[in-house]
Amino acid sequence: MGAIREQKKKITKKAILNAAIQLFGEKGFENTSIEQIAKTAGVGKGTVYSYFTTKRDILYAFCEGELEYIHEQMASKTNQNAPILEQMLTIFMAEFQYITKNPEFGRLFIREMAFPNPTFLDDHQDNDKKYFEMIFPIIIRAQERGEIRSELEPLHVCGHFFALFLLLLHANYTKMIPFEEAEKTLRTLFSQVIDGLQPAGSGDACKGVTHG
Amino acid sequence: MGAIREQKKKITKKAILNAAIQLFGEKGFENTSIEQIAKTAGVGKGTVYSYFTTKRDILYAFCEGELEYIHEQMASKTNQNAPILEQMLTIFMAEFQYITKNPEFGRLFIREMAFPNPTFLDDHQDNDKKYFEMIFPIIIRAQERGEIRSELEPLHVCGHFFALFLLLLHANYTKMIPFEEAEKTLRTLFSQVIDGLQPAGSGDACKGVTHG
DNA sequence: TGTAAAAGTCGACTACGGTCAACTTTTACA
DNA sequence: TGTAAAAGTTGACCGTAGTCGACTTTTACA
Repeated sequence: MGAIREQKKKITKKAILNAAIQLFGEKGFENTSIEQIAKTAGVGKGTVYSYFTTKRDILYAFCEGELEYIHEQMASKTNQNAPILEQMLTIFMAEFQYITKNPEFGRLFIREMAFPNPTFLDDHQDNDKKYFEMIFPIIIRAQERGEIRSELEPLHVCGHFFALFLLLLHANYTKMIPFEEAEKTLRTLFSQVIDGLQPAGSGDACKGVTHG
Repeated sequence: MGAIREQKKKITKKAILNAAIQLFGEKGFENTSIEQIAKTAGVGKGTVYSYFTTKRDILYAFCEGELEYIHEQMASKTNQNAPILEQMLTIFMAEFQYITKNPEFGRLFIREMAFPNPTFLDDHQDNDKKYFEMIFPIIIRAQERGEIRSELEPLHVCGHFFALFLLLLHANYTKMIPFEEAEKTLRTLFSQVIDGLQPAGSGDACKGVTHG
């Protein structure tokens, strides 16, 4: 029933991925050739292309797997009744740490994730769906607790946080803010936006408290 | 005094840029080779590389020039006393229209602009500076008029708008929202964030008005 | 104006990403 | 078990981005 084939394919794919990760780590993405990956994995160049459509796809496959793992970790560890600010900070800072751990990887990955090539749109739709499944419950619970106005679209609320996450990465890659200030900055921006989303009369803004 | 040389260089650079724009427009960025650009411009391949460091750099040089022009247009046309919401919408929607006019160009450009390659960081610092010079006065005037709390860092306020602009492009490139709804969506998100930034007691949030 | 050096031009060359038709292995089934 | 077809593998091959050293033009200055 094709069991041998399945087994072999898994092993080969893993071997290629491992070889790629190792070489990318050693020499960087741009300085690693497909032929080197193939040789290291003990297969022919053509075989690499029967498992991955492009060189970037190899990188992307790895990153996606890792991110999914991180998301699961976060989702299970986060205190579901903590303020939305803390929950969002935990999730997005974990993702930020992961992406910037290897700046070169991270840049390519976030470029592809934020502004994808139409060819890979389908992959992203899957990815985005998992993303929403993690974020939406947090927003809905915050709405139930009265932290966020309940008539707001969860999609829009989610958008605000994701937007600031993109901004943080932009600020990081343009060296506009030093790495160490990332969390502090994100906290400030998240607080400010939550002020605009909370119910009438309950916000810092309405008490005239500063955020800077 | 090297006048002939200067003149020739300008002409050659312009010729290469024109050839590139023409070919990119006709056949797309990926399907245009440097050799074709060189031939069309009437120079050798090596000459192209003495004016531009990479193929993408040619595209980028063009986009930057265009954007600068658009920014100037916007800055001069905008009503300086309109609500900050309207001024920001005008500027960012103009930029959005320009970037998405040619989706392929736009994707490469925004990728490079948002998450730049460290090699080109210097170019971006220039670009960002011009950007701030356009946005900051609008924010400061809004603070003076009492639309935005005056103790907030203009840089942070600017960040909120730019973040939502990046989000809009993301939503557009992932086909999350149809092109026609771009402006409506950006208006909603901008309004929501301004609520969180305005002085105590003056905001929609404090009056319990919806935004969705 | 003659000339040496600096600036600019050039296309053959290198290395790489991605393709493809020939070849090998595995499967399904008589 | 024998065999034909399906699935998987391979490296020679193609086109192109980017390099480099030989060549041409311009400049500075005697």
